[in-house]
Amino acid sequence: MGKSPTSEVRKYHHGGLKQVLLEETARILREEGEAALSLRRLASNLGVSRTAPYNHFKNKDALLAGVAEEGFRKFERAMRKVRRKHQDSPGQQFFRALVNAYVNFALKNQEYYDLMYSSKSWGTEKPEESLLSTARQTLLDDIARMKRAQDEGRIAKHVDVTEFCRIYWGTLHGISRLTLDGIYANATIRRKLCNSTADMLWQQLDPAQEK
Amino acid sequence: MGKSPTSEVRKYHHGGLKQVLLEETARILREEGEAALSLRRLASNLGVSRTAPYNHFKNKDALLAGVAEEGFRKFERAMRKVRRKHQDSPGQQFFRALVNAYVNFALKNQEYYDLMYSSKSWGTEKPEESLLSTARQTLLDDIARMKRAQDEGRIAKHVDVTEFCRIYWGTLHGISRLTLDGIYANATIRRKLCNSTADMLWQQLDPAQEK
DNA sequence: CATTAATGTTGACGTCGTCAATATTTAATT
DNA sequence: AATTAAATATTGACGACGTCAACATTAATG
Repeated sequence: MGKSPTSEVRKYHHGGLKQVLLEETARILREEGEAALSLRRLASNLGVSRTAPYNHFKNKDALLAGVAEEGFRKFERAMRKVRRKHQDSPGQQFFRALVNAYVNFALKNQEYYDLMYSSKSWGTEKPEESLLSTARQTLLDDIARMKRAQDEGRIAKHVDVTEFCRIYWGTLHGISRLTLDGIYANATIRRKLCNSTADMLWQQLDPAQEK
Repeated sequence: MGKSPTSEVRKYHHGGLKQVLLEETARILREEGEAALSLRRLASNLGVSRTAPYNHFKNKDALLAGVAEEGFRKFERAMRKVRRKHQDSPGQQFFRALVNAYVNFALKNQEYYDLMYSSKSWGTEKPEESLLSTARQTLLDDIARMKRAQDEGRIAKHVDVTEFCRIYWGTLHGISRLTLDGIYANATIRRKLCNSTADMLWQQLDPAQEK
């Protein structure tokens, strides 16, 4: 994959511009905010001319969609990691870890999280293979995993897992967004909130509570 | 309030430009989308010169913040109405009405709801009297109302209402946002989702379930 | 009626996204 | 190795945008 020159002097062709564009875009968004992001400044920061990005992204929206896709990949990776780490923990603890991981991801990757759900990014593309279907797939995967857990008896039989996952996702997304928007700003309050949210959700699933 | 001329011919002074700016802005956002909104087109649509809006709003962000404020007013009005209408309904039914009203407001007033929580709007202003404090006040009012209900025995004693309201708000906001972003698009699914969400939340409060 | 504040207008500037035409470099094919 | 095609980068140009400064007109106030 390393097709870059001896990494001495940059000539006409950059070598790996696409990836660097994605990274620098995320950096600008994180450190300087959305208003500071222009294709011209972006290109200039990378020592490349203003229309160079158009060879890799159709337009600005497509670039942002690219960043959002990276966000989804990072998100999946982070959640997979925490699921694996707590796969043998008891349900309540597992759920607390999950909720905390979700909100923490949003917080620590705000520049990605914002884009992942900015419907702006997914208007232009064709309905398939768009971010919208990526997002929906994330939900479907959650549902499938939870169905498996239910079959294995780790979740109460009577639960409608599809419905539950919709509520679950909505709740985590809402708390994350309100936090990102500065409404749930206090860190200790947030931790407590995550835990009691997790407990409420787990209470819906706990097979021990089966009526 | 009507200080407009005989409503025949518009002369140099418009008469009520500020309000019309807010309304036309909302209309453009609703019918043509965010990308179609520019101060120049806005002014042109109203038959006024491009810098006229600057007499009423410091800049574009301030205009959007103004629209967002109107959104909060509309929201409070809508929720007050549904609370009044169902004030004597049993808890579960009351909560279902509340949740449905919330999500429906977001859906039917997307152009306002988007702005109400776009942290973009509330960056520049001074921390006080900003949209941020408006949003926080909405939560505080909810908490106060719920504390009253708890004192009156309509809500289980052991509930931490502050914590509950944070979860409650987060959940409704999240479901609303995922719906607005096109992920929860189906109408019947959405209604069912609202009801089961309401039931889950009410289950946390129901004094009949007091252990 | 004279003065001042409120409101609206035109001109100008720098920035932006993006297209077209062109140049250079790499890859593919002969 | 030479030729051709594809990928990638550059400059020039255009129209739209947000906003400031200077000026004009109307409404409010004394």
